[in-house]
Amino acid sequence: MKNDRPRIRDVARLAGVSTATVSRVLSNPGVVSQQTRASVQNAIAATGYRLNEAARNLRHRRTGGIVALVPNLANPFFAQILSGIASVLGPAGYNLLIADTGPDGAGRLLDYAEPSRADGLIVLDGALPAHALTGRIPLVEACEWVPGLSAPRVKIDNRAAAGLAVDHLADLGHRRIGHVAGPPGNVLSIARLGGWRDRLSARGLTPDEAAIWQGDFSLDSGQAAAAEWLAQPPGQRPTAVFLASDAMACGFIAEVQRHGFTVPRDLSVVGFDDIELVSHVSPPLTTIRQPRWMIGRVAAERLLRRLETGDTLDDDTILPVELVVRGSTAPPAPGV
Amino acid sequence: MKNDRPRIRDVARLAGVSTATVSRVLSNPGVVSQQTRASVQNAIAATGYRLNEAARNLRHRRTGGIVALVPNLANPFFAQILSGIASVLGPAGYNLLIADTGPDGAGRLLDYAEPSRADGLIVLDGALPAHALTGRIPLVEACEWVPGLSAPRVKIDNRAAAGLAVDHLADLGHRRIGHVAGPPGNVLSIARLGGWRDRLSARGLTPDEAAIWQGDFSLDSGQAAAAEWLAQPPGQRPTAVFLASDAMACGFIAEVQRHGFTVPRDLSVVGFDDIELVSHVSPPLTTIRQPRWMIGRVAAERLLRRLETGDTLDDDTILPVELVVRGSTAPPAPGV
DNA sequence: ATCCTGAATGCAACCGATTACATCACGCTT
DNA sequence: AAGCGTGATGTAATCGGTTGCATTCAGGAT
Repeated sequence: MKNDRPRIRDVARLAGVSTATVSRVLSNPGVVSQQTRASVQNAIAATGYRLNEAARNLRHRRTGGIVALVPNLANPFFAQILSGIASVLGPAGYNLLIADTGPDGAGRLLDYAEPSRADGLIVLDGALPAHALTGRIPLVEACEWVPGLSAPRVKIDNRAAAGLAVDHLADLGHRRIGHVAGPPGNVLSIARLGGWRDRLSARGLTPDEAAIWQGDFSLDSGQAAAAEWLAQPPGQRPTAVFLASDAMACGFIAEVQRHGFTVPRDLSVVGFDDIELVSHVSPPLTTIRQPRWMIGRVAAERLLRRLETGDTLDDDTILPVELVVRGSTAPPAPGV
Repeated sequence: MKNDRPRIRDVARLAGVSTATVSRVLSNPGVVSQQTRASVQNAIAATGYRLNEAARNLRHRRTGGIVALVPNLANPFFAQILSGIASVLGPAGYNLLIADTGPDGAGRLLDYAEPSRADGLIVLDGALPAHALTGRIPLVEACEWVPGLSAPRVKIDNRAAAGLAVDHLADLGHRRIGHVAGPPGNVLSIARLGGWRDRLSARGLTPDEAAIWQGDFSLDSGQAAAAEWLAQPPGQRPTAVFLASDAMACGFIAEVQRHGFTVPRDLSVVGFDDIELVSHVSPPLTTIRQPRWMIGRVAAERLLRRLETGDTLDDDTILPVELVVRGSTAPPAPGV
């Protein structure tokens, strides 16, 4: 039952050749004569032989696997990135291994950065310790990045993207524009907050520190931020809010709607990411679209290139974002 | 540079023992004497030796990997299931490999069901051909299932779950209750549609075939269904709709809202899945909660048990669902 | 003193392929 | 006829551990 899988030996015996020849037919058919090749192929078909990848990989000192380190697999944001990664890796003959860095933390992480586990690493989590990743297997970073880690990065210009959101709101006539930030310390939070500050200043609208609320990218934190917005005196409330994630934007909108406010009449809202649902909620969310699928693809391609050419460049690839204007933004109500 | 990784030989030499002893220290420390063990461990630390999993796996005739076959990785529905799977597999010493069955179809699929690729398979796609999966590596099915494939299944009672939704609406006083189904042929669609029919009949409300709309679980198809609902004469429109997915429910609600209808005043809506966002949209969606994370966990545990004990039982594990009543359902407007 | 037992360790085959190098047959040159 | 290049194939080492079996040695029983 277990031993019934034919091995290369069995094929060789049946075809009357050596295992070396069978191996050649498999991986370098050109060097084998027509006749021999045909009889080997017959033997393969007759035995139902299938190559044992593990053995080949051992000999080749590779694993055929690429690990993606995801901060939180349950977060749908990563689903599309992983999909993009998978779309490149599969056809290239690599397996995609997925590791959730969340619960077990950096402990197991070292195991995944082992050459015997995977040939390369795609890091989607900027909160990992740089020292755990340096000097190990080839890696690229996507979306987020670990400060101080030297690696190619595939990402968007978060600062400029935030600027797009601010510009849009300011162009509509808003002068008090708030911001709900991502988790403190997160590289994305910092960049987006920076973009918000920069762009406001550049347009002569002083960034009001009291109009910054701390979030963590989650729905609940958006809702909590809305509660703080509601608690402010009407005359001082921002007439528009830019949030560092769509999830927070949804939470925010639902909460203010629950309190009788209408978006965008009473408040304009811009999100970030353009996750699938937000074009179908009410009102459809104005947001910054991140090319998530493409980020995954490009990151995977970059890693494969590094594996093949062994290049050691730490280049950044910046992918374009897009402001998607939908129904959650409008000019401020007159007289507010 | 490449060959500088110490091998078990190097450790053995340094510790003055044979490779067999080092191997024993690694995998069966009990049989090695205190002294020897200590000196081997010192040697391991001194050399920075790390075990090569590929070699061990080759010898053990296992791969240490479990493949999850996902119909569409980009669909966030699966993210939480995968997270549950990962939470079991990681601590158990298995790698989680992910394969998207979408684009490349069943072609590559055979490769993943190879013993040299993975030790087991978790199938999340009910649309795969049974013949491609029978007689191959151990597998379990989760959520969906392939008719005719013999394997343990971890799922919910979709029929009864749909009944819960119908009961809730009927209890509120609705008598015309519509249904937006999933993709035709899908096992989940069929079961949920069946549950809708059964329960309506059981309560003496004749299921109206004209109140069934074809969807495909996607937001857009929910929106399309809403358009058909809107096209019906007001007096004949169902006053409540049960949709086979939350995504469709969101699309449906947004579309009717766009046409000036208010949920739940003019129409009650029940979704299916309880994906994260729907508790934060407006109105918060009444839906059937599927324990997605737990489905992933249980499926992974079931597979591991099968791998360890070699059992060959094709048992079904039915996980409980829950009706979550939120703001999208209410009694029908009087006089309608 | 001899035999036996069991614990600790070493030897070497093995997992299943790949591949550098050797070998061999054949045809062509000189 | 000897020499030689070329293409096809075989031999055997190798990737890096694991493990059945043999060996050694110490201590206890007879």
